[in-house]
Amino acid sequence: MTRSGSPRFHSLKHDHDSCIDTAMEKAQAICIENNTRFTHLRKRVLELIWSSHKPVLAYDLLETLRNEKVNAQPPTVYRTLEFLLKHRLIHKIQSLRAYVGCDFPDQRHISQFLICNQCHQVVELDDPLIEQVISRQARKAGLEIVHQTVEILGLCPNCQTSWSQGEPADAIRNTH
Amino acid sequence: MTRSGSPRFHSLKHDHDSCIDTAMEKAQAICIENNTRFTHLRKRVLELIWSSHKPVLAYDLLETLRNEKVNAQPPTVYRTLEFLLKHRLIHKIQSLRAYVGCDFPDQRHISQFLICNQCHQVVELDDPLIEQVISRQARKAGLEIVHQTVEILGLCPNCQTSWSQGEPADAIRNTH
DNA sequence: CCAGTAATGTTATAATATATCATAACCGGA
DNA sequence: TCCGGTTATGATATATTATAACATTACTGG
Repeated sequence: MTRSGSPRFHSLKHDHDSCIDTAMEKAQAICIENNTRFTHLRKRVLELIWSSHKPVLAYDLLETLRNEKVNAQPPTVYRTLEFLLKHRLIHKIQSLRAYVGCDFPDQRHISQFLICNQCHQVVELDDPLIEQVISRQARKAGLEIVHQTVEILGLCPNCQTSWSQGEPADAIRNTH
Repeated sequence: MTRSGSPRFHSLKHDHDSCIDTAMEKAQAICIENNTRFTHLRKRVLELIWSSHKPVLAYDLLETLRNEKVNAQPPTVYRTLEFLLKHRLIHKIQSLRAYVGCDFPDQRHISQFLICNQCHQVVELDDPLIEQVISRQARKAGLEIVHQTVEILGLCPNCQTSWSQGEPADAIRNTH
């Protein structure tokens, strides 16, 4: 999944070990560049988010951490998420209150998210056309833009073709 | 603010009594059309949301109701909000966890929201260009769209020109 | 090694939202 | 009008999401 390529929903059983590795290497590099520490905790949380390859809830991260390491508390997770957001290594999906790995943390970009209602897989777009149209219309109303939240909910190709495919929705629910 | 017109941020001290009246009349009509009841509670909550003319938090509504009427509880508010959402009389701003009145409840539409970071005024767009561009790009990835969340955060014209103008942000904060 | 900063630990609590069962209000037909 | 079904609200409890505040530890540069 590259910036210029066509973003796609993953096929089922997509093996994303290489995605994770790539993400970790980029994260490492970004932390060095930003002169900040990629600690064990930060690395582990980012790995967990990438391992899921789906949006992850803060308290699910907390539970996982607790299974590995006693005494993680909510602030442990939220501070780490805050760090990862600040350095653009992850994004927050507002409509799900969940977090996903950023596909291109090394490039400044404005994201849009495609979210499958059923299997909850998320695809990150960096579509200049969407961004430009939104910017233009917002400026018409006089808005000086700070951030765009664009989250498109629907049914992904895998889930359109089957009822059993696309693992069940589990904990995550959404408001539409 | 009409569908075909140019949506605008309101000037300060905009007197929106007529907006509220119009909204209430439309709501009444829609409830009759949908064969459902526009009860005192539902009417009052919708009025409160419109009175603010800014996004309103659920627990602020609860507090207001309690000042008027003992014994309102969270479910009282959330059930009422659910009703108003279902009948498209209000929208939820995901990035603020807050609710705003819908400007054109009598027309099926796909909304985009312009949100001022400082005064928290919200403008609802129904921009076919934004909707179409998003739909096209999402379909390219194979997504069968169910809902679009488009929330553009920035600084509105009033707040760009002054520090004191645009009432302070109060309770509402956002994540960017 | 020391002092300053950054990161994490720890406790408490705030803010947002839902599940469940009980009661009341409304509505249509006998 | 009363009855029974449905819709709406009351009431209690609890789940979920997020932050404040202060203590301790770990790292970093001199």
